[in-house]
Amino acid sequence: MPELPEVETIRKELAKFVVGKKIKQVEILHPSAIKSNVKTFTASLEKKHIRKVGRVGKLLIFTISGGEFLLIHLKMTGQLIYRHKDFIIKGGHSLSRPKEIPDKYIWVAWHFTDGSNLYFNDMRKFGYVKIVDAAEKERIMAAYGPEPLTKDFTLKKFFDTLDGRNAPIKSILLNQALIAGIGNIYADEACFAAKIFPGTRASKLRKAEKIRLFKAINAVLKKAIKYKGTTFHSFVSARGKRGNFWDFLQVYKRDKKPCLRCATGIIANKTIAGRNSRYCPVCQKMIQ
DNA sequence: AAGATTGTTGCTTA
DNA sequence: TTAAGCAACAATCT
Repeated sequence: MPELPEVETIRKELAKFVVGKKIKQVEILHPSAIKSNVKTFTASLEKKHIRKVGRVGKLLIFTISGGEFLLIHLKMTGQLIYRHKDFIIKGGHSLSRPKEIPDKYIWVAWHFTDGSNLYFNDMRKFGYVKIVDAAEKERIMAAYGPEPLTKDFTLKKFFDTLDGRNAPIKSILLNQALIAGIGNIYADEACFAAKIFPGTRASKLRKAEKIRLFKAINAVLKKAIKYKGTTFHSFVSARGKRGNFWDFLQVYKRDKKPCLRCATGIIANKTIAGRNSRYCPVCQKMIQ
């Protein structure tokens, strides 16, 4: 669920709070969330400083003094919560009371020398953390396509990516090796904004449609970052706050509701590229 | 109580 | 060789 705008929201907040801080202790509550040797993981981080919080696509990349990098992927339900030193974790769930975050699903905690803490919280343990060296970090980053909203993502590259591809455009938008950071929500939102049926084969798109889609990707992601991402159940920022982009969603989770653009179409939900895909059957015309 | 949920990987097929 | 599609996987909630 955290996609580019959500992960970027977390990255920006964390950069403010943890860059320059020294890690006193790493506490591992569930070793299966660590995709590195646990001893190496701890040794690479303890007594080290955090130099930078970066990101590629949905992957967070912390530069650690000592030359290594901490990678964190939140997958579906992962959260990365920063708390000042006086914050008390109440934990547990309650139906009547909003849940405290972080909660009983903390798998890794980083304790800084100033008493503040960073928690990796993940209900489903799909996410992971790991330590890599510079070469491995480069290898991982190189496997990602261009990053939207940067000068690396050009219209020309986008054209080249789509050129000759037979796959549904949605599957291309979701492919991290082709474009970094787009997931199910923003793939659907971008296709809607561009008036393109998400099942359209990429090679069938006309020039004007490709240009519209390119612009839509950038516009949707930019606006979603501005509103600190979309929360529909578990996403929270590094300070435990919900995202506010929900109010701007045009198709995602609007199944069976009237289209906000044409008011005629009823938002459909079909499996395209193996995922639930929402679209307006009236203004997102299928191209034969 | 079986199915839905998601991003990613790895396998199979064309 | 490469692209496309699909199953598998992590674990929990409904």
